[in-house]
Order: sequence, then C-alpha cells, then structure tokens
Amino acid sequence: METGFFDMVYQVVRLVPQGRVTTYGAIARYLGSARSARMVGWAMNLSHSQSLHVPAHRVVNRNGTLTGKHFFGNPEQMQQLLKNEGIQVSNDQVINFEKYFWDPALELKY
DNA sequence: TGATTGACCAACT
DNA sequence: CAGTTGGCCAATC
Repeated sequence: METGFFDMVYQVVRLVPQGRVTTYGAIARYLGSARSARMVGWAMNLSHSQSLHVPAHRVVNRNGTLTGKHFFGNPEQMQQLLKNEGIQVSNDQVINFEKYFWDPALELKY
C-alpha cells in the first residue's frame, strides 16, 4: 500500500467526531509539520469526486471559515450539515470555533 | 514531461 | 494594514 499523504488525510478526517470540526493546518501539522495544509484541501477536492466517506464539512480553515462550502452540492449544504450536528454557523464562520475544534495532535496522539 | 494550480498557513515586505 | 512569497504534494493542462 502506498502511504500517500492523501490517504492519511482521509483517515484523520474520518476520525473527526460528530459535532466537532478540525482545520486543514491541524491535520497537516499532525501528519508532519514538514507537510503543508494545501494538500488537505486537495484531498478533500478529490474525496468529493471519488466515493470516499469523508466528512469534509467538518474541515474548515484555521479561522473557522467554511472555505470549501462551494464544493458541496449547494453552498448551504455544508452549513446545514454542521448545523445538523449542533454547530452554529453564521456568515460562513463557525460560532465558538475553539470550542468545537478537534485537534488530532491532541485528541488522537498517534 | 515541465509547468501550473489548488477547499491553506505563516512569515515577510 | 494589505499584498506578496515560500512551503509542500499530487493531479491536471
């Protein structure tokens, strides 16, 4: 098996608990500070195209902004999914982002 | 096959 | 304070 960066990204994102969110940078940092957060967004782009079960709506940028909302069926889809998990979103930003933030480096630690 | 780009982030100018 | 640049990996042109 090729242990590509993308595969690891998918693994981590899949482990994000419901009602929690993480960031591109946090994932990238968790996999190795030498990596870059750009790839995480790339992986998400591919994940939507392919039939991978990745909750991309739980991944936002470090500011808590829904940068990838436009990549869902409808831009409202991402916000609705988060809201459905009990996360309030206003103006494309997660309310109390720090509170819902799930850092793999802290929570996962593997 | 080389160059470009892409859902980011932090540092620098 | 806003715009630019470097970094990193993989896919697309």
